[in-house]
Amino acid sequence: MEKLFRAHLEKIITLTDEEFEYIKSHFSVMNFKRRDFLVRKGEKVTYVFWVISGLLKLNYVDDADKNHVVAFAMEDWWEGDYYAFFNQSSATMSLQALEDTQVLCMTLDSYNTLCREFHKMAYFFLEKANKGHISSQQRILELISTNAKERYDKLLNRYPVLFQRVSHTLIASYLGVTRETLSRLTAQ
Amino acid sequence: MEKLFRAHLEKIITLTDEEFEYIKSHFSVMNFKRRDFLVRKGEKVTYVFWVISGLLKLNYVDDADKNHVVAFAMEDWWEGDYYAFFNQSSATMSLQALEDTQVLCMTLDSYNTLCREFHKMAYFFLEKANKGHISSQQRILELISTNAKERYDKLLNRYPVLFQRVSHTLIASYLGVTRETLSRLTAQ
DNA sequence: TGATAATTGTGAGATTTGTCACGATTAATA
DNA sequence: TATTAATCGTGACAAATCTCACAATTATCA
Repeated sequence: MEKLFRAHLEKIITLTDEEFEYIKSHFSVMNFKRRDFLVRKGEKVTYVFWVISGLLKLNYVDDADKNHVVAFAMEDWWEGDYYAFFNQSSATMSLQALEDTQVLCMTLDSYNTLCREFHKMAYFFLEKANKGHISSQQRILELISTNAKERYDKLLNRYPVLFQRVSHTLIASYLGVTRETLSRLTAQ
Repeated sequence: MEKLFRAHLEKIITLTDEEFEYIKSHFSVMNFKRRDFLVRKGEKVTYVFWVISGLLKLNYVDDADKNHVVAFAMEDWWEGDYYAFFNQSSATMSLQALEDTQVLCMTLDSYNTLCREFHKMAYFFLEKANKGHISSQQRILELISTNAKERYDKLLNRYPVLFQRVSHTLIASYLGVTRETLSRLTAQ
C-alpha cells in the first residue's frame, strides 16, 4: 500500500525516502465495511480520503428527498466533501462505501501543515485541484450538451470496470437520469 | 486597476509592495472589443485571464454544431480554457468578449515561475483551484438534481447583475436549456 | 438615420424523460 | 439455506423539454 501511495505522489512530485516518511506521518489508515459511511450528511467533516482499495460513492440528497450520485471513487482516487472539509462545516453530502474499503485519511490541519512546511505537497495538491476542476468542467459540458445515452456510452468507454462493480441504478443516478430511462436506453 | 488586482490577491495572501511588483511583472494588460475572441477554438492557448472590466463567455461547440455557454466571467474573475492552458494544447472552447473588456493575462511559464519562486502564489492558486473545483461540483449537483426553472431562479438570485448584461439566449444556454424553454418558464 | 442583425415570444407537434406500478430475478445475510 | 432486500425490465401515462416556424421588437453600426 505504501508503495502505491508513494507512486501516486511521484506521478507529480519526486520524493526522497525521508520526505515520504514525513508525508506519510500526516495520514492514517481506516477500514470501512460495505455500506459504512465515511461522511454522514449533517455531521462535521474531519477528513478527505485517498482510496487504497474498494469503492466509494459521494451522494447528495435533494429537497425532494431524492438521491443523486455526485461521484464515485475507486482505487487511487481522492474523495470527500471538499466544501465542508475546507470550510470545516457539516457535510452537505454523504460518502459511503459500496464495497469493503480501505482509505488513507487526512485532516485539514495535516493538509495545511503539509502545504506550509513542504511546498512540494502544495504543488501536488495544486495539480490535483486543477485537474479536478478541469474534469468537473468537462462533466458540466457533458451534462449540458449530450443526452443520457451519449453520457452512458462515454462513461462505459472511460471506466468499463465501474459497470462490473456498481448497479445500474447508481450509474443512472450519476448520469442524471432515472434507472428506468437508463434501462430503456441500454435495451436498444 | 492595480489596486483591484492587489486587493484580489490579498483576499487570500498578504503581500509587501515589492512582492506585488514582482507578481505584477508576470502579467500583462490586454484590451478586447465586444465580440473579440480571447481564445479561439483550435488555436493554441497561451494565456489565462483575470477580468479587470467587462464580461466574457466561455463557449463550447458540440458535435452537432450547437453552442453551449460553459461559463461567464465578470470583473474580478479568472477565466480561460484551463485544460488547453495546462496541457499547452489547442483550445477546445472559445472565450469571447460580450462587452469591451480589459484583462490581465498570464502565460503558463509565468504561472510556473510564480508557483516555483514564490510560494505564496502557489498557495493563492491552490485556493482558487479548490474553490473552482467546489463550485463546479455544485453546478453539477444543480444540473442533475434540479429542473431548468429552479436553476434559473438560483442563478438570478446569485448573480442578478448578469441578467442586465447578458441576453436570455445566453442565460438559457448556460442553464442547459433552449431559449424557448427558458422564455416559457419565465413567462409565468 | 436607415439597413441589417440580434433578440424575444409563442404556437404546434415531436421527442425525451419521469413517475408509478408490478413481477421476475439476483444478491445479501441471519 | 431460508428469508429478506436489492436490482432490473417493462407497460402506461404524465410532464418536461426540444424543434421548427414565424412575426414583432430591439439593438447595432456603417
